[in-house]
Amino acid sequence: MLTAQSAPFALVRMTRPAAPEGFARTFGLPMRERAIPKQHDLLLPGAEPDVAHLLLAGHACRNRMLRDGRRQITAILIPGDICDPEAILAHRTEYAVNTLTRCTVGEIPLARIGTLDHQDLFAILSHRLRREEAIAREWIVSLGRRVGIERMAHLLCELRWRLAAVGLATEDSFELRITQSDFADALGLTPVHVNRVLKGLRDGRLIHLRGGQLTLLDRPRLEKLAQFDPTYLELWANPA
Amino acid sequence: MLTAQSAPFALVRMTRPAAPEGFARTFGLPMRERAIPKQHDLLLPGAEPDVAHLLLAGHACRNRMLRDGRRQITAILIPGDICDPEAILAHRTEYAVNTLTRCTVGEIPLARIGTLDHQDLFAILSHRLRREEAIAREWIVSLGRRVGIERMAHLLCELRWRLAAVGLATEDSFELRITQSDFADALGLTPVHVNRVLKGLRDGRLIHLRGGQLTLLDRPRLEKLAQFDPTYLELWANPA
DNA sequence: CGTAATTTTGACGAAATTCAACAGTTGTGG
DNA sequence: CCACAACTGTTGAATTTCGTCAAAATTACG
Repeated sequence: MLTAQSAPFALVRMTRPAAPEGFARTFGLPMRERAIPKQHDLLLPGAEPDVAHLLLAGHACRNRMLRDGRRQITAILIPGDICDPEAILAHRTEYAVNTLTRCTVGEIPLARIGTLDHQDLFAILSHRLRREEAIAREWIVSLGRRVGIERMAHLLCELRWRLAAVGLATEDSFELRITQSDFADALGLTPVHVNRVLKGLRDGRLIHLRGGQLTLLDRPRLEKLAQFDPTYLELWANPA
Repeated sequence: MLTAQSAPFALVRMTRPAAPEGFARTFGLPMRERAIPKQHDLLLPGAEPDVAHLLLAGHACRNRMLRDGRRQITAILIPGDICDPEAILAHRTEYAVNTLTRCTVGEIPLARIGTLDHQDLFAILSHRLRREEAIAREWIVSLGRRVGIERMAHLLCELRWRLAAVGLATEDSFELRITQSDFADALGLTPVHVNRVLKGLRDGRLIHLRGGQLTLLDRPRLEKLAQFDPTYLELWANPA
């Protein structure tokens, strides 16, 4: 079996983007598909699910609410992502997972994952965890040191990159139906300010958004504004 | 051998705080101690070290610099933390590690770690990675949704909790020699604002800081201000 | 086609930054 | 031990970024 370390990821990515169901298929795991409406809970914090959720279509997020109602999205999930790697590691999740758009998820019984070769599972999971950690680190940098418009620019660059890696974005365009209010909760801004930031990007002829389709009109300039450095994503382009 | 899952962590923590060198000792790994001055590089991004660094004394951080000089600290490391778990997983680190104070680190040859039982290593590492991820998640929440004074309060609560778990803090006091400028880079603020935030906490009779010793004068009120919920730390108090 | 959700805009206020100056502390070599 | 330099902490004033409140315009959806 192909381990995470031996696959020529870069080449694979260029010639054949990983299918969203890659994880389940690689291991020959059974998977039950389920459709979930937008703005819906997929997992609650403290849940002890007996299935792992593989996102197959749509966008979802992990988030946390403060007692006074403030909400912060800690990760945006795209097709191919495992919503709850914690469920696999600890049979318990500490965060909530919500859908941001209509989604299709694949449910994989944890019992079946437990029968896999431990070393393979470790290779794959540590690969994915490392990538998620790199993304989280970059979010911390954004939230701490980038101003609103740079934050938004960076998130759009990141999403395009990740979506392209699974064949869901071209060089400069992808489907984006995330609400400005959800962007606000991801970027640590208010919905009103997100609106103004987007207007700033439009006025600067950097993006064009219509009908849920985002076009990056000048990706080099957008990446420069965001100080986007894809190194943190490139190193582990395609975990199984 | 005791695995991460089977140890009664809470009890262990109350009766015998984990020693900083726990990781190396648990596995009988050789370790070479080294003293590092404050504000010093321990690892550069893109390094491919042949040792893992276990922090034994002092405070360090992982951080990232933007091209224009802005700096964001993505993690604060305390005794007992492995500075570079990535080195163990991938023999390469993507981030810089600096000391914030004078430090003692233990260098553990990666070659020796590779000889360990994979399942044990997986249990320990996934445990630590999960805890770090939980801390990173909470930092994202802080940076995104807490105002300056709440951010500082939350970080102080987190540090006290983590330091207490390794026997380096009492119920309301611990040594703290981190610079206001470094706090700024951790909290996504300017040094000037950190100073004002600290003054706010002092004026509110919440903290007292002198001679590198921090006292939390009213921990319940501080935790309420920060909306500090230690759940994210409690669940995995003491990885080996 | 009508209702709800989302987006857009303006006016005003709060939080945080910038710039600048100064005080205090720490560390160093003489 | 002192003098000095470098770093760290403190404070004020002006400015920028972002939040809040409120309302209107547009879009999505049953």
